[in-house]
Amino acid sequence: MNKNEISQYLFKKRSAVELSRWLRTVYFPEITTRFNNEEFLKRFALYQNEKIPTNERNLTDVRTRMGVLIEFELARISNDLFHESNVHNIFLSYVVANRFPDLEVRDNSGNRYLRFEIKCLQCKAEEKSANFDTLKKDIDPSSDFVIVCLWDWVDQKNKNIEWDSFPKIFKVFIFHAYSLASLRDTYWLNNPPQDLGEGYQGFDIRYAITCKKGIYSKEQGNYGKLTRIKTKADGFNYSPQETAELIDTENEYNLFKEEIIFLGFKIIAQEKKHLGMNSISLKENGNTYGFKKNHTAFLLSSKLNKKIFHETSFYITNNLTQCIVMTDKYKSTIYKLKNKEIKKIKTDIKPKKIIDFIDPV
DNA sequence: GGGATCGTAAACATGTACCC
DNA sequence: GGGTACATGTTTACGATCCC
Repeated sequence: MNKNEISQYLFKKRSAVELSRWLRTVYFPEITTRFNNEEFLKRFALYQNEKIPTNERNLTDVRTRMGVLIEFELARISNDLFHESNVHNIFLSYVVANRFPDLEVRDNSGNRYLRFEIKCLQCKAEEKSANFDTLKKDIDPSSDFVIVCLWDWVDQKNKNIEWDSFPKIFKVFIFHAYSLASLRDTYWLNNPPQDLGEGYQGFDIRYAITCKKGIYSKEQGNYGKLTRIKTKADGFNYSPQETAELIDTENEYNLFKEEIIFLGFKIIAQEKKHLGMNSISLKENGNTYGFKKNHTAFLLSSKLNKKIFHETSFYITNNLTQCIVMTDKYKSTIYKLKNKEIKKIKTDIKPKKIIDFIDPV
C-alpha cells in the first residue's frame, strides 16, 4: 500500500465496487494482520488464570466492550499505517455521537470521505445479531461501508508473552452499506408479520415501523440483525435493483453467513473441554460438515445433506459412539450408539451445558 | 420471528436540607 | 419563601444478544 494508492481510494476517487474490493483484499487484510500480532494482542489478552464472565448476561457485556475496543484499535492501526506510508493529510476520525457510522476518513480541513460502520461479532455467540438498522436515506452510496469483524478467544500459548488466551480476528467482511440496506429492506418489506391487521410495515422519518393487529409501533430491534438480512435461497417478489455493488454485497453476505456459523461451530467443537484442537475434519466432497476425535463427533446440521446421525453405518464407519449435532444457533442434540441402537440422549441444550451429557473423549 | 434483557452513558426530573 | 447545592429517581438510546 503506497501513498498514491491510499489517497486514490480513501479520497473515494474510485467506484463503490472498486472501493469494496480494495477494502476487502488490500486495506483491511493489512490492518487485520497487524491486529493479530502479539504486540497488539498482549493488550487484550487474558493472563494468570483471569476469568471473564460465562453467564449469558455478562458474557454479552464483554462482547459489547470487545467490539468497542476492537473498533478503536482498528482505527488506530489504520492511522499508524497512513503515517508509515507518509500520508499526513488523511486520518480516520471517531464519530463520538451515537449515530451512523463509527469511523470517518477526513483530511486536515475536516472534509469527509469514506465512512465505516464497524460490527464485531464473536464467532461462537449463539445468535449473531448485531444489527444494521441505519435507514437508506442516511446512507451515502458513494462512501459508506459496513465492516464486519469475526473474532474469538484463542487458547494458545506464546513463547514471549505469557498469556492464557487472546482475541483473534479471523476474518473481516466488507459490505457496500447502501446495497446491504437494500437487501435488508427488500427482505423485510416482503416478509411482514402474519398479524398486521389493517396496517402496513414500513418506515417513518427515523425508524422502521411495524404493525400488529392494526396498531403501529417502533420496530423492536430485530430489523437489520446481521444474520437475518436474508437467507441464501430467498427469492424476492420485488427484487432490489441489481447493480454491480448489490451483486458484490450479496455474494459477500452469503459468504459471511456461511463462514461465521461454521467458524463458531468449529471453535465450540475444538474447545479443550470438547474435542480439542487436534481433531479430524469430517468431509464430503471437500466440504467439512463436522469434526471427530476418538469415538466422538460434532456435526453441523445445516452442512449435512441427510441425517447421517440416525444411521448406525455412519457410527460404524467412523468408529463413533456418540454424535453432537448442532443447529446454526448451536442448539445441540446428543446421540449415542448403544447395543447397535442410536438413542437421543439430550436435545436442545446450550453448548456450555453439553459437557455434562457427553462421555469423555 | 417477535420480544425482553441489561451494561453503559447520559439527560432530565424531583426531592430535600440548609442558608439567608 | 426563595435560592442553591446536592441526592435520588426516571427516562432514553445504543449495542448485542438471549429467550420463547
